[in-house]
Amino acid sequence: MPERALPYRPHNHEACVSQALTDAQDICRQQNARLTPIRERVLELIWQSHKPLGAYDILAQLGAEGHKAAPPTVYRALDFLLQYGLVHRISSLNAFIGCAHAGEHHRSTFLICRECGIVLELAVDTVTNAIESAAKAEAFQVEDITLEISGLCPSCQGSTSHA
Amino acid sequence: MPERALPYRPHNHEACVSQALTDAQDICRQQNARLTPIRERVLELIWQSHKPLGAYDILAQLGAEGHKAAPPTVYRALDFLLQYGLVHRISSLNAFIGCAHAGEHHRSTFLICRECGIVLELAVDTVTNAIESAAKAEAFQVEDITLEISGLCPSCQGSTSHA
DNA sequence: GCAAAGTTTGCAACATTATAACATTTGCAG
DNA sequence: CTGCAAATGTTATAATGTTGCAAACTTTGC
Ligand SMILES: [Zn+2]
Ligand SMILES: [Zn+2]
Ligand SMILES: [Zn+2]
Ligand SMILES: [Zn+2]
Repeated sequence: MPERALPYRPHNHEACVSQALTDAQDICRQQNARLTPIRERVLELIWQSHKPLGAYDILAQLGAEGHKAAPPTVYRALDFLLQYGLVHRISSLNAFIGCAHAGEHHRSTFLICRECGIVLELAVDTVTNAIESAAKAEAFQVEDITLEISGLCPSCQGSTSHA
Repeated sequence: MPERALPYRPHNHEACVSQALTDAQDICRQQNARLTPIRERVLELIWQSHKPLGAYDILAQLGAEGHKAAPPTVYRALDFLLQYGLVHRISSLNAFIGCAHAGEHHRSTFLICRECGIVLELAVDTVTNAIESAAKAEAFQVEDITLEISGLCPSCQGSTSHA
């Protein structure tokens, strides 16, 4: 599989988007799920940057491009995309971001820069294993892990707003 | 320090509450912070169980006991309690829970039972270290960690609603 | 004690995020 | 074509969280 570019520095982001869209099409075809125009457009809007997008931001952008939609339209598209692992919800921000490992079974860690807003999704086994074993030690049966780390990305360190 | 009882099984919960309140008083005295009646009452309400409580639940309970408060009253009390590490916010539930390690510098892991709602707060170094080193590998400067694990607690496993 | 200053609370309005309920349309199988 | 299920449209509403300003209370300096 191709190495993914780090989101912090300039990169061919068109490639990120088109890769995400073709992956989504493949995944949906394999699962007999319908990636309808709205769903695909919402996914594309989410992928327009590596920053999480709120449901109402999506709504506004759909509106700006003529498709006047109501909240349920967006939330239903998001539910679909979440269900098929094409996007993730960032609980600490009430926002959504494209999954960088769609199709792969994984547990995600999100590194969220509080300065520039960019989110990097990792799937690190050492972290997952430590969590699973801590849960196991308490006889707790893990179903879902929310791991969101807030701080400063490499690009934003040192440039702490004394411009 | 006294061992804390596990919240899943019956225990002297009065002791949990009174310990939390006296800890809070000590911490606030040491930091010259004012644990006003409202703030203390909100803390006590949050500690009434080991299940996270929503801001509007707190609001309703205050209302039920005669103190008709508006949302800012509750949110300000919560901000105060968060600031002094007396409660934690559970992002995945939009709710708040008493800190089981108040006064100790720690990073928390929350085990959240989807069946009974009880939350166990852990402070496990192996988890924290794995997270910190994963972040370090990406040159990311960690400020805050949100780690919320949803699943089934020991008491709720096996009793999966085929009653 | 007393006034000034700072902190906390009350209060009204509002902003943001998410869902419920029901009608309509679309895609597809028989 | 017909009928069903899935998807979308539409309206209203619920749930969560914030802003701004005024009043009350506490502390501090004198
Ligand atoms: Zn990109
Ligand atoms: Zn950044
Ligand atoms: Zn208890
Ligand atoms: Zn349980």
